[in-house]
Amino acid sequence: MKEALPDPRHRIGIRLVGLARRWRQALDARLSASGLSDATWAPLMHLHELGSDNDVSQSALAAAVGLDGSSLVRLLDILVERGLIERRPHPEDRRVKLVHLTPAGRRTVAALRKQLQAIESELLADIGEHDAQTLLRAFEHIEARIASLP
Amino acid sequence: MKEALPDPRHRIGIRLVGLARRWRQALDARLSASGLSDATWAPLMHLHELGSDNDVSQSALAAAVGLDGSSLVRLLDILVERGLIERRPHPEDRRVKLVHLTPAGRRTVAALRKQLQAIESELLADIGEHDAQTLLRAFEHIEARIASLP
DNA sequence: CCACAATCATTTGAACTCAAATGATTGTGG
DNA sequence: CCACAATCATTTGAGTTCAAATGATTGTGG
Repeated sequence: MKEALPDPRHRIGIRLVGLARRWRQALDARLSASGLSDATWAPLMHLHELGSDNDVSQSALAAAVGLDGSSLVRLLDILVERGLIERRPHPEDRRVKLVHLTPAGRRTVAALRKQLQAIESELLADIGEHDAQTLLRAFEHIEARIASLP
Repeated sequence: MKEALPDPRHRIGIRLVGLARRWRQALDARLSASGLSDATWAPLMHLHELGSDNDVSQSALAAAVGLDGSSLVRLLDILVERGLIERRPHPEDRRVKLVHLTPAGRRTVAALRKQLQAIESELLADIGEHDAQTLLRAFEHIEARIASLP
């Protein structure tokens, strides 16, 4: 029996992408009242997750979000315009600009985190803590593979 | 100790979206030689997964892909232009158009499936079959929650 | 030291996506 | 039967995204 069994792995890809789409739509629909789209608050949340004390270069932030550097530029423009972040020069390398959360930005992040956690708690109600850890570990393994290949 | 422990669930959302982005980029980069973008072959793959024998309405296909119906229209236009699918009238309901794979479309799907499985096997090399089933089950639970709320 | 490659941010153009509006068709309450 | 709501596909406009080209700055081999 060397027939190719329907390995469940071969459905992960197509499900992963579809689920992420619906996830973003569900969150975006509930947070539209904040005036920010999911695209614009994603960098804010990653900025917080990378350590709200340390400033980060735009390229590092783009890598964290999983976005092309050029895509991030316009999103940061919007956040700057709303007074949520600042672009600061790097003290030693004049090519890089450090993304810095303003006080208003920190307040916005805190409010968003609260709303996000409430919504995500609903969406993940069926997922036990043990399975959640399995998911996160699997995500890290896949990300490492993606990063290692190209 | 009623301090909020860092429940791993609160990182699933942000990781899921980022991983899906990188996943699409990785696949798209390797399949760009086919002349199709990830956006255009996604409906093809779902069309196959929904049963390559039965035709499907555009709205059903959009729901399967996780896409807005209006977004699917242009993608199908491209696939029609390349001779991979046809839009056929529904025999009983003149509102709906059934999406039908042409013979060339079936060949393209078969070739794409082969390439996709090779790439995905690499990306999922670290994921055991048991964990893969856990992932798929979790995905289904989350999708059901998303579908039940709005 | 200095031509040249590499990196960072940015701009531009094309592709993708959603939300809202439109037209055609079907289903339904009165 | 018939006005009216619901559904399906489509068009349009705004927002998001990538890939490629550009400019400024830094790192490096000769």
